[in-house]
Amino acid sequence: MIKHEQAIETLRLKGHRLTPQRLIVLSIIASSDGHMGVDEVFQAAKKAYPYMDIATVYRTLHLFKDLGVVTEVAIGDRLHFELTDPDGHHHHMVCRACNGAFNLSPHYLAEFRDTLNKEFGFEPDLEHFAVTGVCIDCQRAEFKSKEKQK
Amino acid sequence: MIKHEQAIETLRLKGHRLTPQRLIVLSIIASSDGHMGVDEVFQAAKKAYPYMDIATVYRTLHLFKDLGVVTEVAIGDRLHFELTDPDGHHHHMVCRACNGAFNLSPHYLAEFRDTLNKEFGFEPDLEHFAVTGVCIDCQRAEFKSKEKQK
DNA sequence: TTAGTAATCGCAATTGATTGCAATAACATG
DNA sequence: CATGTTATTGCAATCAATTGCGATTACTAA
Repeated sequence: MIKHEQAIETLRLKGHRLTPQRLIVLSIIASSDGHMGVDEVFQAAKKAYPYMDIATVYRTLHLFKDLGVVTEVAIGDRLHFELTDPDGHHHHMVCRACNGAFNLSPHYLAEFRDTLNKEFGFEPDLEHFAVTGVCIDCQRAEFKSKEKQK
Repeated sequence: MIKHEQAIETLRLKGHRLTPQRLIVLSIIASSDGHMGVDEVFQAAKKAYPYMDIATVYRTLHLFKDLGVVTEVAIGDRLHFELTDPDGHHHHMVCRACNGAFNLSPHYLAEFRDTLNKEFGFEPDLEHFAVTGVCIDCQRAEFKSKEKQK
């Protein structure tokens, strides 16, 4: 609830209008504890407000993202959003096989950022980093199914 | 030229057909030394073969990618392709401000991969890794323009 | 060389995401 | 509370990318 109020205050302070559409999208995202696909948000929002348009959902999510209220995560080739983690950002490992998402502490990337900074003067965007791959469970499953073929 | 022949041989060995469309796309990618946007490839291909369809270009590039002949690089929100680097893969740093792409040796990511492997058993897809950010020149330009505002 | 067949192509439709624009509504101001 | 300004919305069009499908064509095997 606290986060919810904070987000609304952030909107007001930056001079953005408090429209019903924005409040609805915010409460939907806030009431989910994981990340939500854009269409999930859209479907839920339409229930609360039938005129809701998908373009508004995208625009609202992008606004929230710019304000730091939500975090964008690319899962596969789809965009997902979640409330920004107040205890510092976390990153994601997303499994290509089962589509599961696992949190990754920022500390695992700190070294990488330092190196790019020092070696190349390059400042990477690692705030909302997601790396795809295959998780340990799916690796095992894959291994087993390959064994069976032989 | 050698790479060109190798790629054709790879196609044949895996049972794929040698169509004029594929040969054209291959020679276009091979004749460029950087990465090319899909539309760049398409425009060039249409000159050589006016019936060329954009869907065929995408399908061909994806086939080449699966065969390891080309490497896909996401530059901003667009897909780019380049001949796979025979001396081992390299990665990319792409500047959000000037859209410039800089090569990144795989060794900078090796440690990161090892850590994910050991800590989580997660096998990340880092073959064609691209990190966006801001390059040193654009950081300086940005800094100057902010100074001017005050 | 000629047929048979399965891969591939071109086209059109579709998908996820974005954008232009006229209508609307949130907010500031009097 | 009424009014004007301007951000925001809804709708439709658009864009990059993908996909379904019937027509075509590269290759195989006689």
